[in-house]
Amino acid sequence: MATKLPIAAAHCDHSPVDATDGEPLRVGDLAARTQKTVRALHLYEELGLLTPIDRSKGNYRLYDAGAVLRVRWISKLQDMGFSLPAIRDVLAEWERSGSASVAMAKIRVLYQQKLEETRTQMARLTLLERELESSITYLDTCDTCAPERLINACTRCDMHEHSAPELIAGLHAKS
Amino acid sequence: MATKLPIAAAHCDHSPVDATDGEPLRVGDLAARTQKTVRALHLYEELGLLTPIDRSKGNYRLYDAGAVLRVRWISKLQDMGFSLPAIRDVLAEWERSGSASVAMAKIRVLYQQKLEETRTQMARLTLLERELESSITYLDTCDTCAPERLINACTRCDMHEHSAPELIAGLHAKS
DNA sequence: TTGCTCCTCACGTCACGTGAGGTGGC
DNA sequence: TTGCTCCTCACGTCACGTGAGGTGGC
Repeated sequence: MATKLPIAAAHCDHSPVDATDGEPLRVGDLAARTQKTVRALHLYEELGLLTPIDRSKGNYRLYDAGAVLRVRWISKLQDMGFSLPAIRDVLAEWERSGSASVAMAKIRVLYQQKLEETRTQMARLTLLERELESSITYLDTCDTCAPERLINACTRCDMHEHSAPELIAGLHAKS
Repeated sequence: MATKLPIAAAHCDHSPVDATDGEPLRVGDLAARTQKTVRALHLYEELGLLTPIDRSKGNYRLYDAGAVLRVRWISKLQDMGFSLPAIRDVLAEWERSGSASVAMAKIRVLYQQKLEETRTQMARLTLLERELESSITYLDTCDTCAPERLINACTRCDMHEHSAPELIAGLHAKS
């Protein structure tokens, strides 16, 4: 399994995580601080990944600064390729281990494995990057092609030094 | 939009694409050659991305070697972050442009954009890689912790040189 | 009272997975 | 006849998106 990793979302705001000053956050605030939608946060709660510390009089969810850390942690685990149910399992097993050293050892194994997968994924992206580069180079030549030529003529084209890269050949292949 | 890119599947078999020798492929053969499931290939057909050249007497789908190229092309576009409907649109617009040079120019723009997104994604993965590395280093210290210590004690732990990385802190945050 | 944010259903989407029940080919 | 591969529905899953209709707070 696990031959795939998702791509990271943009958690690029490196705001100091909190600046909450003790005042509880509402779900919209938490969403803004974590680049998530309110719907996503509701879903995390449904799955047992996130719990508000309280509800306001008007039944609004209230969170503390720890919630920001928790949501960012969820995002990073997602980036590593964990599904939400899998994250739930990680959390449950971690909480079940009484001993801290045992619990942390389990996390270490998981993170080590995900580190390797992350490196594999980077290698794949490097390959994709090269394919894109060589395809763009290939397409530079097409710019000099006579405008009245139709795409059907491409198969008989001899303007290129090399044969078409797969990212180009796939366009011409049967649909 | 497009702040996300998916992770590449394992299209690692660099078999010479075809070796079909003119004999048509059945859907299972095509699936094997492209690392896709039969279900996925049926879906691509439903969405108009892939069409068998023919059907056998027993109503089996029959493909030629071009189908392998097409499916690999689809996979790579998915890796670049295109959804299947988006791929359909790419294909449709490409086929609509009569002029080859115009059609290719459009593809060039798309690929250029995806190249940049791919590089952004690689930068993100590099960050994730570093976070994983420092988390693993952090967890090395936990290995020396007394086994009878419980995870609740972690918040009072002073064994580490630096404060806990986010990948660790998120575990302790409110759930 | 007017906005704004929040609430809870609940159905839609995307890329498949996973049978269910049936037929063709060696 | 026995396997194996294929066929067409059709419902399930995962991580949300997107209203629908209603309430709280300044």
